Amino acid sequence: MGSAFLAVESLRKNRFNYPFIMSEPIRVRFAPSPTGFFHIGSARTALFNWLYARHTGGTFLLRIEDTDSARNTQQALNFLLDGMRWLGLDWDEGPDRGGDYGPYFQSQRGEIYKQYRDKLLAAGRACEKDGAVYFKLQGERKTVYDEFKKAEIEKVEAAPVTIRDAIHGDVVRAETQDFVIWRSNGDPSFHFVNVVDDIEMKITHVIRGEDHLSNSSKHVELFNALGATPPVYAHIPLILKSTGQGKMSKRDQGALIEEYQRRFFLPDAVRNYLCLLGWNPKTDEEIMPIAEIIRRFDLPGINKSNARFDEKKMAHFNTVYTQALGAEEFFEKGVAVLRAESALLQDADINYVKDVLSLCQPKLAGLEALPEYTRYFFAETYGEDVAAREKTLKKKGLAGVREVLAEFLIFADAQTDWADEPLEAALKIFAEQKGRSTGEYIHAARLAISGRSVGPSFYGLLRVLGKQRVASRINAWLSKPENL
RNA sequence: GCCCCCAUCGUCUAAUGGUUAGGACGCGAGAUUCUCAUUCUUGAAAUCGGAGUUCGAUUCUCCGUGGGGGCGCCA
Repeated sequence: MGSAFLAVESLRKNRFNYPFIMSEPIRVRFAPSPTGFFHIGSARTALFNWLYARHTGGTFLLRIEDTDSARNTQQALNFLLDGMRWLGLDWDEGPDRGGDYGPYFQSQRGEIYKQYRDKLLAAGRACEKDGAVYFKLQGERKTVYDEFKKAEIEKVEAAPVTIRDAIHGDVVRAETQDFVIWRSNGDPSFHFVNVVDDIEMKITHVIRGEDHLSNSSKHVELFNALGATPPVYAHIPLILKSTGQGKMSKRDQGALIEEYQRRFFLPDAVRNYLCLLGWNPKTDEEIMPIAEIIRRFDLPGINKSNARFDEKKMAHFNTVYTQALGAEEFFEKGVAVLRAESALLQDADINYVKDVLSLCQPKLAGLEALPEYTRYFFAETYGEDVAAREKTLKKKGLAGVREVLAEFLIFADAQTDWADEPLEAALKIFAEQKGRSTGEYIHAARLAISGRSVGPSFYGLLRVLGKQRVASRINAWLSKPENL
């Protein structure tokens, strides 16, 4: 029912209707160039393509634009594929999968490009100059001084072309200079292979960053010259730096997907956040399962204006997703994190680890914090936080704390039922008898047994650590030279 | 310099030719709790400016301003 309504709704709201395209099966592609790392902007572009394919039941293909032989590395490709998989962006055609329109590496498609190049050459729409092949614009030519290039160049008064864009509407723009489609080193250029492959791979919608919008007039020129119908474009807004000027670059804090992988962010959280940069589900809810996002996603719903990246909001999403993890799943992920950070002994008792993790999950902002947060559960030497010590000692001084701890030892020793509820009830009574608040015991004991002033529920902490260790840690604390 | 895109709280955004302009992050206050985190309640916070169209404009048009992008034998 909802989807039927949405379909009607999106038709009604779609200002730019291209019915002749709608009858074809939708094919979109993500076409990265593996020259560095997996940038968050690229990931968002991949995500939007993927969402659109999944929403429409179309095909999402991955094409590797590795024409610049000098810059592409296997390692960079691996970053990309890992990142895609991590985000759950599976492709229907592409590397490791094949498909009817391969190969999906541009470095393996040289013959196809040559054919298209020769076609343009033969038609007089391209010509050779200085060893490179240029696409020839049609129109009156004159040599003028260019203020930007600070040189005399030949400009062409070509007729403007229309870039049909599902987000921006029709954008009319004229190219003014011939441009290179084949470099003198023998490699075809980006603009050229991009268009040739989109023709060959029957791409119906090109969803890419708005930084390509101005280039799109070159592409439309090429489509026209090659006798092909240009695809529908969707130039999505750019992701801007969280502070300062300009779009996010790979050197910016938080710009690389690898960073979130390394910091144990939950991919679902990252993906959910990325969906909301330039698109929204038209509800007050922002956090929702990917299936729901797929159902709601559509091109006309994408925003026109650039979005500033907000790491805090993403961290919040990560917290919410971490909290929502089932106990079993949290345990699996938690153990993986602890192992990766060597925070877990090889022979750690599985039930003990389970107890620790389920105790800590409700308080944890994200898996990244887990090793530090649980350190004292897995090691007897865990250090004492300076600020925590000061905070605890400030009120009653060392002597006062020692007195409280001594009382607490008596309390602990007397407990027969070592579980959260009984401990809580008993401590309440004990404190009352002593004329103290439970907080006095809790603060002092927490410092002695964990070295912190913050942590999980105190009674759970006692339970998981066990009576013996609680007592021995407090005794150890009391006999430390600095605590005498 | 030329061309293109864009403009609602600090940020991400919703909505509308007539609304108390809504939500989220962040920030402030309060409550709860053993701490922290949560949770709950709550507060502050926006329609870039100027014309025009209109009974009425944040919404439509134009101009300005501001922001972003492009102008490679990079992609």
